[in-house]
Amino acid sequence: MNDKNKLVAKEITLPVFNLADLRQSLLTWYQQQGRQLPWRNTRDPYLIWVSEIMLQQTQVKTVLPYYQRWLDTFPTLESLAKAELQGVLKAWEGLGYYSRARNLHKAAQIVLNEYNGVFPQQLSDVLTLPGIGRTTAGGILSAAFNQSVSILDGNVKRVLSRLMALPVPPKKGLKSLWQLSDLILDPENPRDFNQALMDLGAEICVKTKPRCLLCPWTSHCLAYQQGQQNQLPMTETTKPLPHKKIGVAVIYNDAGLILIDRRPNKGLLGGLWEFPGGKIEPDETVEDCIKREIKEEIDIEIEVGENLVNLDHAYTHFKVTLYVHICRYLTGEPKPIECEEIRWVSLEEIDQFPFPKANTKIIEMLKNR
DNA sequence: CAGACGTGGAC
DNA sequence: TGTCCAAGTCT
Repeated sequence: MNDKNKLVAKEITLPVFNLADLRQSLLTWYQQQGRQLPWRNTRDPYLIWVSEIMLQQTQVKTVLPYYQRWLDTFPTLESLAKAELQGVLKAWEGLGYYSRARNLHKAAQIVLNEYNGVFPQQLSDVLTLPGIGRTTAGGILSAAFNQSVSILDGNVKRVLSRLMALPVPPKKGLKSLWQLSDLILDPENPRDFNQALMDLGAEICVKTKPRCLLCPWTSHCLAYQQGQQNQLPMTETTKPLPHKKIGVAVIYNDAGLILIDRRPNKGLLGGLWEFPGGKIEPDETVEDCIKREIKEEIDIEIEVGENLVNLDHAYTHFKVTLYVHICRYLTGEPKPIECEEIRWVSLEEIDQFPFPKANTKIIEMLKNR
């Protein structure tokens, strides 16, 4: 094969570091400046596991109240494994990335049934559990059992990108970053070292205005030595987000109950409840859209009434505007054609059901009406 | 293997 | 209002 015309990925050579000093300076800093976090007061793999899953793509500050409530509701792996999925989703409501809750629930059942309720200590076993990838596995095994397994989360990517002055965006340099994380991990203190690395990223080596004067690694950091700490890591390329217009129906029947439906367990907001609706087609009015969608999804006839509110909401990969209308049920037997389940509920009991954030805003408006 | 997958904080 | 991105994983 003639690779003359191919773009060959540039091999990135790791710099040479004084590992003993690198490790010691970070561990000393961590002893003095490390964060006090609830999941650091335990070595119970379940308690650490829950924290690792909640912390995926989610800031510590956001996680803290959810973590406490979760452990009140599901204090043990067994209590989680035996819970209903709807209750699990309710405890996760508002945290986002709901596959994390579904996978955590499923994985707890696997540990209970296939590992006799004892969290596995083999990396290869841990990696088979749904929702646990390389970073989460390393986080759990190092924190719970002090195993020497490296991690590469958002903090570590940023710290190491600067440490080695990575000349490409982190997504393009994953191989090098993992190699470096492996290289510098202190085999004598993997638990503290991994935690320290994340704290350094969260408190010192932050995205904007890194606090280099407080950093224990200035003498090792290539970005700092080159004055590039504000330019690194290189930013990822982004695409413009599509914007969808959605017609949403709050359908009342003559008894004053509201129709809600449960989304399929896979995909966006899987397993959560919602007010039915759908995408407004080009040249279609909101009213026509809502009537059409409700007929297609639930097979009932409704009268589309007043506009309750229009809501803008941003997801990771698209934006939506929800055009919410109060509707009146007319005829037909509701059928769950494009959803899992349909219920007529009162405003008093609606809080028992897990809803996505965009829908809880609607619920608050209905209560205040 | 890029794209799917939530929400909120920071600027 | 917009952009970036946070203790990533799955397909």
